[in-house]
Amino acid sequence: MSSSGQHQFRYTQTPSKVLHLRNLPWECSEEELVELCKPFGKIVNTKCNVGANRNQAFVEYADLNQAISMVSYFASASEPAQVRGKTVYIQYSNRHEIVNNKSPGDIPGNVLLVTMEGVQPGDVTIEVIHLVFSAFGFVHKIATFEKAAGFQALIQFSDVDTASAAKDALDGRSIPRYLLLEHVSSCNLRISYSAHTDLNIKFQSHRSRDYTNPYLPVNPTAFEGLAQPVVGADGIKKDQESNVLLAAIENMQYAVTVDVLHTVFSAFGTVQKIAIFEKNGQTQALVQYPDVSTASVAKDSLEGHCIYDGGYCKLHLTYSRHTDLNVKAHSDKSRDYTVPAVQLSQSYPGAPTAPWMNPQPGAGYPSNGYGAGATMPPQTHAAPAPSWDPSMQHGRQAFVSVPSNFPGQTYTSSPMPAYASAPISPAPGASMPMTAPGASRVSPSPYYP
DNA sequence: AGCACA
Repeated sequence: MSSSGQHQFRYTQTPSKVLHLRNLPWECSEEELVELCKPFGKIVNTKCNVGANRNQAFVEYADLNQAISMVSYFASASEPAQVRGKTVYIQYSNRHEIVNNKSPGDIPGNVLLVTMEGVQPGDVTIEVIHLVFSAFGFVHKIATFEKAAGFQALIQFSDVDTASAAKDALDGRSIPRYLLLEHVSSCNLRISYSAHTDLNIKFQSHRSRDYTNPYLPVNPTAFEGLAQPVVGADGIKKDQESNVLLAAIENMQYAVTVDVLHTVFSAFGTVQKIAIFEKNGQTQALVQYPDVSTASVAKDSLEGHCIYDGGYCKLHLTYSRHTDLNVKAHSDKSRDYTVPAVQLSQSYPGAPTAPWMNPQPGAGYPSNGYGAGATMPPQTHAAPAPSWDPSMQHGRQAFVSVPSNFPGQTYTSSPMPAYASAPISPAPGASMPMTAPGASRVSPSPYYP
């Protein structure tokens, strides 16, 4: 008497929004299923390839009456329900809703959701991510972000097949050690499919890239403060050396002009270029030497010292990620001492390129069209990114050679010769920069006891 | 041809 099995096969089942379909053709697709069922109502969910033979399916309607109408129709129809000419048997399911076994992440798509386990956001650069996933095909776009799950990235491929290949190969595996920073022991990848098909990347930045659109604007603040520290063999952060120094000037009670800086920094070698700009309300300057070693000596000698006595205009020096400044040859905020003074006027219109188009030595990505922004070596300190930061109007003016400024505008506002001595009267007791440049070049240290 | 997360 315990024929609960027979009970289940009675044809008078309680109606359900969920219909059970059997005798479906092999590998019946969801589309075929929907094609059959949608005339009777709105389908809110399906489950295909059910059962040992994978020839059964469930369809859930939004409304019970819709399910009833389908069952009723085929109960009295002259032709049975068919898919590919095969008769399909339909009845109410004994469940009232379809619970999706398949999580959204299991539905294949061309965009992957990658979770990087065991790392801090920023431990893995977007360049490394790009490198790893490019092994499987052209990576269109990448967006990285932080979620409760950890550091995640969305990787957009051309098609599902490419994305699937990457997922199959990389899911559960770790990014090769040699691509990780020293202090990162491992980075396991957990990969699922994203529901996205086309990422909306607004800017090229440290956290998002659109490799299909090199002309996408660079996020003004994208690279601020999130640059990666370079870690030495001892695991301690170390600056990426450069021939260009970034000087942050604290407690700037007195004007610091290009000429003042030229005097100070010339003590250690030839100063090629100087650019002064404002960053976050602080005056900063980039000072370019011909080589790293000169910059290094200057950095070590000047770090923490003040241009004027009394703690005024204290210098804090770091290496810039720039290697060759693109500055106006002569303005009140910048100077290019490598340009002969007599040719200044000619040099202006001919300086067309934006600074971020400067080739960067050691750039990781060839010909990606992003220039320095995408390829700059990491740096410990937030370095100025003049042309990217709209708040840095001074910096922008100094760095970018804007044709509309010519000719002559800068000259009228800054009539003094390029090599004039510093035009300021130092504070009482000021010790520093008014000495003749030649003198300080010989022996720099006395000024910085 | 007969109910899916075991």
